[in-house]
Amino acid sequence: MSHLCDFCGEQRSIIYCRSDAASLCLSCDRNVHSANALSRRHSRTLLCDRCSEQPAVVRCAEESVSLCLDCDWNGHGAAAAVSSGHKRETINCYLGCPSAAEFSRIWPFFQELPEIAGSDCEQGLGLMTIDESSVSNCWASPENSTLDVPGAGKLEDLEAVDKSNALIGSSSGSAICPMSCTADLTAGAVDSTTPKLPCPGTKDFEFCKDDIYEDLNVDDVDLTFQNYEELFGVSHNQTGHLFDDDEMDIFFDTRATSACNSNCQGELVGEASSAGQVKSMQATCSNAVFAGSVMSNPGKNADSMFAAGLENSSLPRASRDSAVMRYKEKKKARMFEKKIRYASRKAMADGRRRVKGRFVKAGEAYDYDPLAQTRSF
DNA sequence: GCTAGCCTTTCCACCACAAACTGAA
DNA sequence: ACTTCAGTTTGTGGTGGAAAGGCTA
Repeated sequence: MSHLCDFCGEQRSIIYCRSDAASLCLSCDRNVHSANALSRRHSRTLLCDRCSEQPAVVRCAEESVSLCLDCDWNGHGAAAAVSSGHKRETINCYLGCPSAAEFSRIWPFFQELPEIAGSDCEQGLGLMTIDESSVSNCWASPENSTLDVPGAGKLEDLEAVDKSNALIGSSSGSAICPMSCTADLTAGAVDSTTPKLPCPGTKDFEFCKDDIYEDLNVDDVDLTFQNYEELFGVSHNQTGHLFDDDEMDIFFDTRATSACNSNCQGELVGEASSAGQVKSMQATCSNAVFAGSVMSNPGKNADSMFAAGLENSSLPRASRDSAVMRYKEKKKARMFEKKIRYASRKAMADGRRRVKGRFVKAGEAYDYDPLAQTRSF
C-alpha cells in the first residue's frame, strides 16, 4: 500500500506530521518544516508501512517495517503468535530539519529504509537550500538543550510546548524528542505501567485528541520573533499565500457554495481581527457564506465564528485542533497596526496644525502645534 | 430572566494640503 | 511615443462623538 505525499502528491510519503495531520515525503517534510520557527516545532515520525495512515511507533527488525500501534498490535499482538516474538525498537519523533546523519542517530535503521537505501540521501538533503545553522534539533543532548537557536525560541521553550502536548516523556537521553516510547516493546513485553502512546488515530487517540492542546497556553510560549519573516518565513509582500491556501476554506465549507474565491475567504478569516473588520470586508465579498454568517450574528466576533465553523466542519478532531492552534498562533503574531504607505505624507500630517484634532488652514488660529514642545490649548 | 442605567471601550468622520494619479493637449 | 499641464484623488494624525459592549442593581 503506497501513499503519496500530501504536499507534492508525487513522492511516496514516509513521514507523518502530527501537527499537520499530513503524510509527507522526506523532501517535502524538510521543505515544509523549515519554513519558519513554528513549523520547525512540529513533531514528526515515520509513517506506518502497513496502513500508511498512522504514525509509526515501533520498528520491527525482523520484517524491516515501521508500524503504528494498531498495525503493531495486529501483527505482533497476542493473536499473532508467530510474529509476536519479533524484536522491535521504539521509533522516536523529531523536530526541526535533521540531516541524514542525524536521522541515522535518531533511527538506527534509517539507512535501511527503502526510500533511503536506493538514493543518495545526504546529497539529496544537501541540495535543499536549508540553513542548517538556523534549525533546531530536538535530538540534542540535554546539556545542550538551552542553547539559543537562531531564528527560533530556546529549545527549552520547544520542550515546554511539547510537554504541554502531553507527548514528552522521560527520554532515553539520546533524544529530547516529544515521543517518549521508552518502554520495552521487544517480544511483546509491553509493561502495563508504560505510558500509553498518544498517537492520533491509534487506540489511545481519544486521550490524544482531547488532551493534546489542553494545557498549552500560547501566552506561556515564547513567541518573541525578531521579525515578520522569521515567524512566517515570508516577507510582508508575500503574505498572500499564507491565507490563500485551503486551510481556512475547509472549515467553512464555502468553496462549493460560495461565488467568492478562496482568496477572499482566507482574507476574511485571516485579516479580520474583529467583527467590525469582518463587516467592512463583507462589502468586497458579499457572496461569502462566512461573511453572511457574520452579518447574521452581529454579536459574534471572528474568533467565535471561526470556532463555530470548526464545530460544523467535517474534519477529524485532531486536524481541527491542530488548525485552531496554527490559526491562533498566526493571529496572535499578526500585526494590524496602521501601515504608512507614504512617509512624506505622514511627515506632512505630523507637522500640520490642528484644532481639536482637525487640520486647519495655514495661518489660521490653532490649538495644537505639533512642532511646539507643549500643546497650546 | 429581563430591563434600565451607568461606565468603559471601540470605531469613525472630520479637517488641510502635498503627493500621487489621471487624462487631455 | 513622449512631455507637459491641469484637474482629481489619496493619504496622513488627533480629537470628539456615536455606537457597542460590559456590568450592576
